Amino acid sequence: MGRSPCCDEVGLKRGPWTPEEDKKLRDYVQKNGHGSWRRLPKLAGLNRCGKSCRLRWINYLRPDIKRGNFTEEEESLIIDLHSLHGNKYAFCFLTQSFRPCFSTPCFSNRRWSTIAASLPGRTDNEIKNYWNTHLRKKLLRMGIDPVTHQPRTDLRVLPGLPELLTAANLVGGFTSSLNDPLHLQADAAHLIKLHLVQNLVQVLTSNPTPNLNQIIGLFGSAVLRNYRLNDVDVPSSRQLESLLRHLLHGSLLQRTAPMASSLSTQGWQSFVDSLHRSMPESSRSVDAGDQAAAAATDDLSSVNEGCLPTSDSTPPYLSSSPENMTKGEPITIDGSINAPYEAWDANLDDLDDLGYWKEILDQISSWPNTP
DNA sequence: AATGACCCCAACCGCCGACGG
DNA sequence: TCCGTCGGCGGTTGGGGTCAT
Repeated sequence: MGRSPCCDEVGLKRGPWTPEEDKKLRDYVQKNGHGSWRRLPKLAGLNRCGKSCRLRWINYLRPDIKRGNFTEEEESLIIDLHSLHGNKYAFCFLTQSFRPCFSTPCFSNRRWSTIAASLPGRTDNEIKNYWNTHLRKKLLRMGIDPVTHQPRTDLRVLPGLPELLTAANLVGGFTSSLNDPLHLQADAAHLIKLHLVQNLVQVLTSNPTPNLNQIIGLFGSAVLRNYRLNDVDVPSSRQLESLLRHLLHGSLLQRTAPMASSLSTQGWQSFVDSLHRSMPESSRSVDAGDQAAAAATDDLSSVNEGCLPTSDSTPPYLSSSPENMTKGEPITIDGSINAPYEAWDANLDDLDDLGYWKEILDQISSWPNTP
């Protein structure tokens, strides 16, 4: 228990300042300087504690205070400086908790005042408030963790983490080690996302006639919820369709292939087989890559027959040969990627939340297969 | 128009380091 | 060296404003 606050003294006023009090404080400081804040209230004729006077002067009455919205330059400077000066607390992997970190120079315990020193006319309190109400959310929207300034990884849903990490260790190809917790965390998150996406593909392709309106509905509600959580403008149904197309055609398969290839040839073959089985008998061709693309295109033709408008753009096709695929070489997307899909790359990052993916998989898995 | 949810920010609280006796 | 005082900091709160229903 620290010492009792000075405002506990009987009879001292607290709460919002009146214009009369502001005038008394301003007049006194401009005439005499603040001197001892402890003694100032009595000398200035104020029924306030010294701390309250100091705060009012520094954060509001000081003549060089800059009012109004933060400019873009100020915003980026704050973000840069926040990244540079770090946080008072750092995550301790030993205790699995945030602990004060004073030993490393980059972790300043005077973060806001240091940042404020670089922004003339702005107070540490103002910058702190602006960070908490605007910039933190802005970074989250950009897929950046506001604490670490690294791309976001969300490890809330890790029921299978030990197995996945074991698998990652066995197949290799990941950059982390147990002595490198940051890389370990990023790799684990990446691995799990790939795993979830692969499951999604398998669920979708193993269903002979997936109900795509259901999928759109699910993607729609999940996307909306995700956007609300992250304070992002809700996308239109057309954008949702574009997102779904992107997921099915490009990003999803592109992200899944390296994961599948890193696991085993057998696993990859079963993935290709499941894609093959999902296609109508008549359209099965020799080229498995084309088959995969055709399967996805078939799905989307159903999408277009549904409630959403069609897209102007042609989806990209997979260019890998069946030999390459069965050998486990990554599938690549050919060079004809259209601008709308590239434009959605950033928005896909907004969905970089494993809880979001798992929720989709859980719900899709629970649907009864259509005969 | 009424009401509840949400947001923002001025102000407060509790702690810490510096400093002087 | 110890202890008390003070200034300063970051985290948190709560009340007013705004928006949605």
